[in-house]
Amino acid sequence: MATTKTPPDANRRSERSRRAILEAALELTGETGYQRLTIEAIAARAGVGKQTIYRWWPSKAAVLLDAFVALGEDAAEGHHELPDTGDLEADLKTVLRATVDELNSPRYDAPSRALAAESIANPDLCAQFTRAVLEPQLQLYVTRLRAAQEAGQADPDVDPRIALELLVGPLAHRWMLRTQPLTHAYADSVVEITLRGLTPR
Amino acid sequence: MATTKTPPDANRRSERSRRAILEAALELTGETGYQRLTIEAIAARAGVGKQTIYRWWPSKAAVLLDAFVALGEDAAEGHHELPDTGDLEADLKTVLRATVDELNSPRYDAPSRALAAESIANPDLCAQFTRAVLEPQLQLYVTRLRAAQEAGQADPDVDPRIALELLVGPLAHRWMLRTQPLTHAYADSVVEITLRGLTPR
Amino acid sequence: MATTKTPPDANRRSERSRRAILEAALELTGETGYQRLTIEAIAARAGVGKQTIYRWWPSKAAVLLDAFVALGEDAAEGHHELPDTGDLEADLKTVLRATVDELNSPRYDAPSRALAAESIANPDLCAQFTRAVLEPQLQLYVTRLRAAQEAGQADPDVDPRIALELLVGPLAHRWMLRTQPLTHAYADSVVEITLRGLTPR
Amino acid sequence: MATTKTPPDANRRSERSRRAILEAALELTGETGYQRLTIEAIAARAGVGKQTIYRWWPSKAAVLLDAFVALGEDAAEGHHELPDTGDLEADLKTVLRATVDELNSPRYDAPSRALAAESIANPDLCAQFTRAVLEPQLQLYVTRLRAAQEAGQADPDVDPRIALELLVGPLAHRWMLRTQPLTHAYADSVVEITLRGLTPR
DNA sequence: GGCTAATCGAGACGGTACGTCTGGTCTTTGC
DNA sequence: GCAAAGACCAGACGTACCGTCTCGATTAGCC
Repeated sequence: MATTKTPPDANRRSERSRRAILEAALELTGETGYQRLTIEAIAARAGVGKQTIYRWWPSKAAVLLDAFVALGEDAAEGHHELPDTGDLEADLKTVLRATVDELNSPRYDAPSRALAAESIANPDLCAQFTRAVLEPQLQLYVTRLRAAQEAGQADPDVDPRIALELLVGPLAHRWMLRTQPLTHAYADSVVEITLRGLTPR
Repeated sequence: MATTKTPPDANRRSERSRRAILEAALELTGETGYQRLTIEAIAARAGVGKQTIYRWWPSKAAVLLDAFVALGEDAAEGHHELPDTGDLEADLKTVLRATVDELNSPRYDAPSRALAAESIANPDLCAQFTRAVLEPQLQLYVTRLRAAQEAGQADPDVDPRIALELLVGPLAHRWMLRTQPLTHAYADSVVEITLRGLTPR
Repeated sequence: MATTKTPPDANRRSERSRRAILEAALELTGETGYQRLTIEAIAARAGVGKQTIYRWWPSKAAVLLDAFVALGEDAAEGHHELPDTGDLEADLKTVLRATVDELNSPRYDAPSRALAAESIANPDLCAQFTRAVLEPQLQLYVTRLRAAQEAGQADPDVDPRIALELLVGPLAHRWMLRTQPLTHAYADSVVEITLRGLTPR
Repeated sequence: MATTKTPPDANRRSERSRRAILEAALELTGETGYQRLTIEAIAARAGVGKQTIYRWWPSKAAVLLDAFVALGEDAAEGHHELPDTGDLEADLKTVLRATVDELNSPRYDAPSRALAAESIANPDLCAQFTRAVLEPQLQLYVTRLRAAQEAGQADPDVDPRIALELLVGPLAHRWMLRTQPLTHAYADSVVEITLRGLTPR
């Protein structure tokens, strides 16, 4: 009993429409916010029928996720690993400061918040988001931290997955709840305290 | 000539209706999730006119916030400070383990996620949420950490506001993005690493 | 089992409020039309609680009927019989021309139309309207026509109730459906043809 | 820059929905009366979205007018002229008796009263109603009366438009205000008196 | 001249329907 | 032979009024 509906033929898909939809989604998210973003508005802005969106994406969150991934790919351009100068503290500060800047940049803020909000409430989208965007980022930390452990600069008994969360968790917390301003100084403090906690015994 | 609309008279407010609304909001959030939660359904479940909700709350998120605050007040019952046995590590583990349990409990999970999701996208609600729910909790950490600093158990140069975020940020991160299971062991690890970072020099 | 609800004590009724309500009803009917007329607006305009209206009238139509009666009483001022100069045709033309003028006057038009519209759909109000406003007017015709019959100026075999409707029916028809302009010339024609039909045989 | 809102494409209109809406409107008007008739109830009964009604009609009165026109078209079936047996009086009695029967029939009574009531208060609808329903009927009288004038059976100086109103005006008056029962005998009397008034001089 | 009871202005309440908006599906049409 | 355009069913939105109710704060009228 698997009549799930004939899936569309991906070969015939219009690349022009796909791009227009993703671009429209990003623009409208920036202009009016995610809550007020509607599929109809995206279709109208992209000059596309609504069905063309429903055919290829299950929800407006999925559209935005794809749009965000595309945005990230444009920007990533080779940042496929964390810097490794040998000085872990300096490297982490560099990275976390860049993260702070990104979280503070309006270009990323609106879609990021939208996706984060959806992810909290929607486990499916959360899984996709994690897999497509977050996990690759986090793996970079794991790699760098493991290198540091091997170099004797960090306690090898500490799980890098946990260490990494001590670094990004506090930043995410401030960004999300706006309890305090998100600054380079804050990033530095987080790195310093965490690294003291990771000192080899 | 600035009064746009006479505000309702709070003295004549029906306590019965207020309670019924908050209760219905919590129930329905648990049953169908926040996205599918509608003002009409709350009104119907509470046996109340829609206008009675619109009269006193600006949005369904605000209703849920009040409901959550009420829920918290029932549960708090004197937990108005963190334990202080003299052993900071043990005390923090106790508290963070309790937090883990709470975040894993279905009773709190649905409304918490709803409010967190809304807060990310909606700064006004976020401010209210922070003031009413979060900040009082965080202040308890500040108090306990300062006591530890004065007792010479923690580095007095570290801002307690930052230290606290190293504790709760990672938990929030995991809860939010479901990257890994949220366990007592994880809470313990976070406490241990963070406290090593706070050791008096 | 006749506990129908204690009726209000008419002695203690506030004359000031009654007048204000009737006046407000007429004003608002003229300003926004009967459809958009609301009890709340009447109460607000009259500076009166809604209950004061509901206590004394069963519906907004009833309020307007009272208002219209009051309006008519001011204007009637002794027109309690039709003219009788001995010339039936001249007398009827005088009266029907006056009726035409009244139906064309904005002051009476709005409330008249409102009451007529309600009367068509609402038999109870219709009965009240007929009894209070219409029937007394029609009786004047009956009296005058009977006098003409006795004076040998009209066929005594014709029921005056029918004759009268041949006079006012066509005017009402034009007023109601706006098929043609309602003029003195039209009134004259109606009188002339009808009276020819009433000539004694 | 005058186009405020793209009008819907009439070619793509669903005939099935249109019919269902008109039928539901008639049924509900008969069941609960026009005042209690709601757009929501029509949509529900017709199995149709509310928007499908709002898309094609400006008001519930307009829906009912269309429904009434459709009803009339079904019933008309070739009655596109008045009978002409050569005996004007007999012919008019036949027609007016039929009109009396129609006005007394429950099937036509409820929607007729609704439309008449709306027409009194709403000039736009009145014009539509007159054009679509009333005027064609009245023209039949004009034609028949002119034939009688040419045959020397009626005074050629009397405007047929006025004569016709002497016939239908009184019936309308009684129907509307329920002052007396509306019977065949009444119709006969009206015809007799009016025709006496139209005797060629 | 105080007491009592009803009416008063005010407006919150449980409801119903409004007319609009959007979600997703289905149908038509034009390229 | 798609895909745009958009009509369709469905149902929530936030608003406006309905008619009922509960509040003090005036009034009456009876003792």
